[in-house]
Amino acid sequence: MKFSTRTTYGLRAMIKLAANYNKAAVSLAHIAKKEKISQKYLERLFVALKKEKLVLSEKGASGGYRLARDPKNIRIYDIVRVLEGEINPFHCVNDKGEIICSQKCHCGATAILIKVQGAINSTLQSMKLSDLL
Amino acid sequence: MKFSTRTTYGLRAMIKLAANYNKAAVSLAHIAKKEKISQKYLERLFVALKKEKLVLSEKGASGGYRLARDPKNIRIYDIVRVLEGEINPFHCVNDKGEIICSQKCHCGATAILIKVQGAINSTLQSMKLSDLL
DNA sequence: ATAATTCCTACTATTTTAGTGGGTATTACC
DNA sequence: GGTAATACCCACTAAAATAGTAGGAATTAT
Repeated sequence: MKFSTRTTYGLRAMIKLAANYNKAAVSLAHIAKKEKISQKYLERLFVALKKEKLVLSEKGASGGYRLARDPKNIRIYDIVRVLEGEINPFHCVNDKGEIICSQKCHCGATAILIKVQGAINSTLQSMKLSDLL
Repeated sequence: MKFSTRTTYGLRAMIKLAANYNKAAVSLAHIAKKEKISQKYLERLFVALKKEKLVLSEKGASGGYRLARDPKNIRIYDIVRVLEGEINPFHCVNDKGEIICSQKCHCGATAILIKVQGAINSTLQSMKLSDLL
């Protein structure tokens, strides 16, 4: 049970952008070097982050990325959701907490699953990017 | 971010055993059929569960498995821990909540990771197998 | 003796995750 | 206008984890 490195990489990169909020855009080359992450891999993460409107991009020399809004208004949940995909840690419950058990069952296990899922979600939702600076 | 099917299968099987606590041992063939899980796959899960002393086995005809102790005293955490391995959902924190970041950093991200990990663990630890009957 | 069981070892297939390569389009700056 | 730095795009490969299969041996109630 692990979050992918995508998520950790993405969080680290977003923290960098948050530190530069209202300042210059930050290039991926810079982040990749500082954080020792493959730049190519980062590029793909940022395509996703941009698509979900968490970041803005500026092309060309001295371009880069910046946060799309105040880090106070970006939940950790928002970032994880983009990079990790749906937060449905068990196969018989979807990300909305609905039971999708292939056996159509409501066995005792689903009670656990829903509770764990809720704990993860509410933790991620309670934290803002600005909390990490 | 998913728990493996091992864990869901194992929980479902353990619920079956709990329902038969103080009654006859339950065979894997029975569970496999009822729960539509590969028996061979279940066998391997139970090797692990037995090794960690969560279940007892009885060989031979009319044998099977039974819980090693009262379901009140088996935490969901204990089961998940065996089947899922260490609960360290991020690469830079181990299952004891210690930072093992390859960059030796204590970046803002670790605050999130530890909090999420704690939320998962305390949820799993708060629930007993007996709660699911 | 037989059939039902746990127990053991090894192998294969599938899926997910991580990472690489080779470019094009855009833009600040000299 | 040339150059270097950047985002952006597509396709491929590598590695790891997960899931599932195969063929048995040892044990035991009946």
